[in-house]
Amino acid sequence: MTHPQIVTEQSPAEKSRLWLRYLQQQGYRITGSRRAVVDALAQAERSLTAADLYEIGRAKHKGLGLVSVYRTLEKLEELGLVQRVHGPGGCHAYISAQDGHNHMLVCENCGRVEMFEGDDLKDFTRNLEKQSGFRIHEHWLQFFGVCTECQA
Amino acid sequence: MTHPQIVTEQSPAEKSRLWLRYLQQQGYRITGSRRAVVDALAQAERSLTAADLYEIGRAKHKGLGLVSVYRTLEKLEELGLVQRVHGPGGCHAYISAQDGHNHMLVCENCGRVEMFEGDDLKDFTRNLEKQSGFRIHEHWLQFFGVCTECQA
DNA sequence: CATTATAATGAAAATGATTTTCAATATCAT
DNA sequence: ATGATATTGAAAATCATTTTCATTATAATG
Repeated sequence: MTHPQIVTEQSPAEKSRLWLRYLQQQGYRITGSRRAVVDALAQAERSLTAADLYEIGRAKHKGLGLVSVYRTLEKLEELGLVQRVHGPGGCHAYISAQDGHNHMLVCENCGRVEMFEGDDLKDFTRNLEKQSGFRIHEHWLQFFGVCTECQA
Repeated sequence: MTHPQIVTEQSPAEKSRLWLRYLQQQGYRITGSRRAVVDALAQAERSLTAADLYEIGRAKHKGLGLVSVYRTLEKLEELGLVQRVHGPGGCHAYISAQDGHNHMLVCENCGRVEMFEGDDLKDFTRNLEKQSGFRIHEHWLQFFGVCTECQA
């Protein structure tokens, strides 16, 4: 097991621009609704539910419907730009995904998410496959706790 | 990281008996509905949803209601006897929990769950705390794949 | 720039999982 | 056996999500 390395991201504005361009490249149209949802997700420091995004997105695009939030999330998830956050407190929130293989550290209080990499589970996985007979495709490594702000 | 060790369990009958006794010790009454749900969970080789338990439990206790399934699951989860299985395919299934700190290997096809221990993430956790400032309470380590039966 | 095919929209209704309410019933201490 | 009350199932309510559908907005084309 190597040391964890916290992953840092590009700026929200840039992220938002890239995502919209990518959506367009994939044949999707850029609309006010999509822009609003993408911006909200790109700026978020914590994980957001569809309802959160609806509320935040409405500030930018008055007519935004909850249905479009779901539809945009669906597309962003398909394209690997966004991922669902699963935790003891629920599984209804989304956060922007990071490239490559990395994992999450989630604040149980405010939903803030840090991504990290540096887990090295190859040997462990191979042993587990041998012992269990399973063919392993994927793993999740997640930590839950309280972030610095919420500790105060 | 030490080697994974697959955890084996006591017999379904014994498990069921222990759980019911424990429920009673906690002040809960033993009823036909609870017995049916507990038996189904104790015998399960794979994770089961409330609807699964309703169907299976009805064979043992004709009048079983779905509501009682949910209420029993709630209590068993409180007491740490049962735990929810979270995965890419959903988070609606339950499996009997194992004592101590251990993790899951889940078949994406049939829902079969193997529990294992032997992860040693203490150092990794300490480093992650230092780097992030989070106070970490808990972690999940889960593997997903296809079990031997489903490979055939 | 105007036209147009059609992708995307929001509202309302539908769905699926879970929870609440409530009057009837079963459990267990006495 | 009795009685206090925990537990029940059915129906209704709730919450997250999806589907339907007629209308509107986007972007490719002339």
